Amino acid sequence: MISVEIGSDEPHEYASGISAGDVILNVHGKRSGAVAALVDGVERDFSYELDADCSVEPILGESAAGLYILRHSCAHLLAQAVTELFPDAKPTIGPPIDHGFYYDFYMDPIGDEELRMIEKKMKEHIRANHKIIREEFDNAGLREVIADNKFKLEIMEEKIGDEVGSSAYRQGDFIDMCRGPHAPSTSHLRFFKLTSTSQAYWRADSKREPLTRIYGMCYATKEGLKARQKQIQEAGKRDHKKIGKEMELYMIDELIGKGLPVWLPNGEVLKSEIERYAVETEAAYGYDRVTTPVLAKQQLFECSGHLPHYADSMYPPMEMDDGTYYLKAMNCPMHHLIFANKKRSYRELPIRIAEYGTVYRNELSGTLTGLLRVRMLSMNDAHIYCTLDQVAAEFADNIRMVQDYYATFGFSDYSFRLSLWDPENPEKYIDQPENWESTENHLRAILDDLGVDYVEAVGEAAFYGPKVDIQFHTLLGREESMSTIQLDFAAKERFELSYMDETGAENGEVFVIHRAPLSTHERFVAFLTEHWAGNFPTWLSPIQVQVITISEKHKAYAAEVGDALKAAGVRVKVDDSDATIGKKIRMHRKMRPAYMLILGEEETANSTVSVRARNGDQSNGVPIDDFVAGIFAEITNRSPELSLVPPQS
RNA sequence: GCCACUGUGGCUUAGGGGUAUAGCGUCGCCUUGGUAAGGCGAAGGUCGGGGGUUCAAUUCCCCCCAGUGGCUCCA
Repeated sequence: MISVEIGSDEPHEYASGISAGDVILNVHGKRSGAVAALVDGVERDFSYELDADCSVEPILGESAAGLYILRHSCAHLLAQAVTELFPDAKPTIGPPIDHGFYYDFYMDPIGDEELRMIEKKMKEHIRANHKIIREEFDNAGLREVIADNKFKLEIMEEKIGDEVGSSAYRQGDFIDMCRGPHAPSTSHLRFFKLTSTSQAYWRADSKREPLTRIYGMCYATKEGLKARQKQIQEAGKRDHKKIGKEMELYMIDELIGKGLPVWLPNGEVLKSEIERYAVETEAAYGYDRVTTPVLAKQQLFECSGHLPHYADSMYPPMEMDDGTYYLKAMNCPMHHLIFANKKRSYRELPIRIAEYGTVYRNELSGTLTGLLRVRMLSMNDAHIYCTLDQVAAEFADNIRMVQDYYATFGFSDYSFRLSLWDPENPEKYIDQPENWESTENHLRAILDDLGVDYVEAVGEAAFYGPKVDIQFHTLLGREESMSTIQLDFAAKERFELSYMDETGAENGEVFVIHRAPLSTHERFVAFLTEHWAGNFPTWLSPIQVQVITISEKHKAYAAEVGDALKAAGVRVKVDDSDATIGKKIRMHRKMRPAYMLILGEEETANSTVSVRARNGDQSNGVPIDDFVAGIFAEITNRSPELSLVPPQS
């Protein structure tokens, strides 16, 4: 007999050899929703045999661990269906991911029709309710099981001698090498849907075999699956591409080229308001503004190191009568030259050079999307030249700046990432291992001192140094870098940067910080649009006030109100057409003005306005002077909320 | 760049081998209207581009271009 602790109850006595699943069924009953067991803190299948005293907990399908297992099992189910329908297909890897799973197959690409066929086949296997059975193999035995799949063999060879490589799971006629654990049977996988296919490469290496990746989502309950589908649908409504078109923020014309957005008047308002805010902030932090050309000679980018390390991301060269030119993909080399333009004293440091420059990057055409990934980037860029001792204070200022910016824009869901080089891939970076190590440690210490939560990411550094990135999630859950603060230990040598130090000696220890706290205008506006669903704070709204007349009789008063607002610097439009008021409201909602002012008999007679806030809340009989003063304050304070109309309910 | 899907007036869209729907918007007339659809009428499309098959192509095939979702990459 063994003693099994389960939950807070008294330990239960069982015959040795009982399965973990039987214990859970015994205690929690059939409908517990458990998909696996936690035995002494280790995830196990239901079939796992208990042969000593231990503790057992159920892993519920709806828990994070349970969903992970269900999604993993669902990936196996997918592979079962695919190999049955396409006998030549070779499964490679199939992990669970957020909301679902994918599986990569070595097979011909498939389309929607095949996807539906596979889904149907999976449902058949769910109805058949195959047991998912764990089998143990030694390495030779396992090699036999996967003999006709070189991908699986490759994975296994890496794990020889490793115990985790020696199990496989069988369901019906299908068997797949896997560590597990898995759900006990296929009927647990009812709430799934195949969503899309894509091409991936074996080992994420484009020189190796192309694979067909099939994505699916999977949940423990119907409600979970439905909620996710609804979430995707809701996300679609906030999509900056959709809202950007509706609000006429930007356009992309194929005659100009993809990835090259044109800022329309309404988008330009957003862009210039953001820029004005940044100019104010940076002035307070001691930045000097400059403007540099959009192209420069090849030699400059060779000097900076961009050409060997960054050539793929730059537009191809232009041959001129006096040499070869490149469009700039970054501003830093030119800023370095500004620093080096005259002798610098330690008294001047830190020197902070800022520019709203436009840089051009040759992103792969297939990656371009809306404003999120473009080839023309309007950068809120700056470079700080300082001593090593000053680096910490400059980083701290920039992190604070980012936090202040985000608070004003209403962002709260972001995270810090310390991006490190990858010693296994040194050719991507400047080859100075000892500098990498010391600067990375320096940044780590700075972040720790600031008490900022962060994750570390190997292989995400710039080629010239480690960086702190601030990460966001897009509507569909993809992580993107927003802001970046980078430490550069290489520029000083490449550009012979130096200053006169306190001793009167020429000192070459100049550290450069590259920073873009507001990302690029393109990406920032995309996030801003999705975050607010186009309902921007008043100070950002392209149209802050829409004036609407009730009839032609109020035209003159409407013009007067419009003029008063314009005089206060408010972006206002007047609609005195002869459409009905309901129709005008409906039409103008599309442009999402912060406020609509309705003007009729009453207002004209009393010099008041009826204020309709964007959310429909209403305040009537407001004296025009009060409204102008109120909105002026709301705009100049960059208030994140519309505050001029008290909530109705 | 690679894979899949998509591409019909300014926008949203129906249709599908015999040159094409509807709504919104636009314009005109009527209406002078108090908070998400007042009425009538009109204009507007070589169905993304090019080639092919066919008596006939917007529809089928091929090649481009662009968009969407992924891969890769990245602000």
